Amino acid sequence: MDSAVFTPQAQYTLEELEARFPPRVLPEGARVTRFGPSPTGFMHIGGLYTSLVSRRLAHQSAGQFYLRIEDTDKKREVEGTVDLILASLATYGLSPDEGEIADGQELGAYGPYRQSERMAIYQSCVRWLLDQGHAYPCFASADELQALRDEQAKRKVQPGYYGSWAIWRDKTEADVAAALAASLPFTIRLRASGLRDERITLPDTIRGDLEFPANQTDVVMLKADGMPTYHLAHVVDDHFMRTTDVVRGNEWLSSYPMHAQMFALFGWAPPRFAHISPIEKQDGGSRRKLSKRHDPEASVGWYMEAGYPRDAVIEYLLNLIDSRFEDWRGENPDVSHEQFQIELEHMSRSGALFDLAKLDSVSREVVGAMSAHEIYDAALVWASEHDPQFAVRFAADPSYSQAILDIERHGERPRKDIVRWSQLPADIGYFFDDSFAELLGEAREAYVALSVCLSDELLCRIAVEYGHSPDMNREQWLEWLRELGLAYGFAPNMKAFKVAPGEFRGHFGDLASALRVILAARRNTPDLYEIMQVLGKERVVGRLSSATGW
RNA sequence: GGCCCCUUCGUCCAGUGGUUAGGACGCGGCCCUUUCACGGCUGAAACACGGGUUCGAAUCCCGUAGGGGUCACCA
Repeated sequence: MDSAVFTPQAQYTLEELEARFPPRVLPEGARVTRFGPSPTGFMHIGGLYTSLVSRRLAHQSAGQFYLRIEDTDKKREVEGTVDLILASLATYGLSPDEGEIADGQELGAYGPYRQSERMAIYQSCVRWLLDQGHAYPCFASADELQALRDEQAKRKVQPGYYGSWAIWRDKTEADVAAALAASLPFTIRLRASGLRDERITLPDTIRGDLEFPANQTDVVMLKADGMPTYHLAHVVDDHFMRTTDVVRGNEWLSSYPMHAQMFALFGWAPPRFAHISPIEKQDGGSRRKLSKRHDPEASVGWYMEAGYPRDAVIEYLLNLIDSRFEDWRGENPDVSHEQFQIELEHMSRSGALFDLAKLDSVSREVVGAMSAHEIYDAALVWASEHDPQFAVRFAADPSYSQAILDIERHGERPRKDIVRWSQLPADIGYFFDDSFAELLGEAREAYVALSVCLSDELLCRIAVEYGHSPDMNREQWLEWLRELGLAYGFAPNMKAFKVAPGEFRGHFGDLASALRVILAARRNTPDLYEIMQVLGKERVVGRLSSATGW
């Protein structure tokens, strides 16, 4: 029977495809890797993780990293996902070199890069398999297949479409012709070449040699709608797109023998495979994959909303990918993480548990190494997207905002209190007059609750004297405030206070606390001197004056 | 259930026959200090279990247990 009946969209011979997609011309050792997401409306953090590994592998070997949209399941497709994926990759600096780079725009000579646009290629390959006798049509209905599985369960044998259970594997041409004449829908299945009890050894870049039973399942390659399954598409695409290293989740480990068999049947050299363990999450006594349904942090969007700096997420992931990264970072504090070379051999075979505290810690370090200017830019991008009101305040006076961010940031030991941009509106809100006004009630409450308050007279003197010389340096400022405090019964330091607590109203810390509450509406702030410098004379004097009478 | 993968402090990892089993995050304590941080010092904390092999095992072998994955016309 003419195989064209089953592959109406086939139009090439294998030789033609080989000629159209020739081996890439790349330096020795260059790796070609890819990310192949399904557009189901979601970008999983695991996708970012896999992309990071793949892209690094390609780039550190002068190779190529491409994006292939695996949209062969039209039922599950969600519109707009490709944009989401592209945006997510771009946000974290993982944009592909090749493939779809913007809606409808492609880069590269190995496309199309959407599987749904590659029907002619898949069907051509399947037609070849059909002609070689490595594939056959199967007209079994869903009900028949279910009945098969029920029977297998009853007899307690291995479920699946294989061996004598593969009812269409050895049908006569007459049976096939009859089914065709009756217009029954069909799929095209692989004629599995694995022998009973045959075992094969397959290499994995992370895990070494792995032993499996040879594949005996006559897996579906072409669905009834003519679309390829993942299995066929993977083999065909990774061959003709000339992928050298497939990096994918370890859920594919069990179908690896099937894929290896398909490469062999086509006569193609398989790429190297690296099966990585997914990021997991503690769930009661056990662990499980981060799930899209239950775990908000499974979504890349969550990190974008929280405003984790791009490099924080990447460095955290790098920690999971290659255990030497942390040491490397310690030895090279000022070098971009791009310089770090990952090695798959160092990847953990077991799944890593997602650790938010660790991410936060990495993020603190990353932000700690950023300049006020860099933070300003990144935080403003975040704010424009996620907190427009704050963005307006923040952008109103860029040099003021940057001065705020620069507090305790210059010098050898910068503050490390910023973890994500989303904390900024609350953390530095008091610097902005409109949001400070909203905090006034809280400030007064906190002030009254203080163990020691300041007399209006003292408050006035502080305001007046500071108004006269706001440009004191830190030492002068400290000395001035200490003396002034002493005149009003505040011990100049803790030591003096502890020696004779009865002789003082409070200590210098109490005085500073009161000023903090008045100026910042909170007790925990960065260095008070710097805050006053940044706020400026007007604000300081104004806020102090309006606190008289509290 | 069959098959496959995995198993060192709470977490992420070092460790590839001989180590007081190391680091980081987190947690506790102390110090520094105008609060909060930062920083420094310090403490508690692990080789899943059972058999072997060996003078010697976290490291090699075999079991057991536990966890995960997979057995779709989803990827």
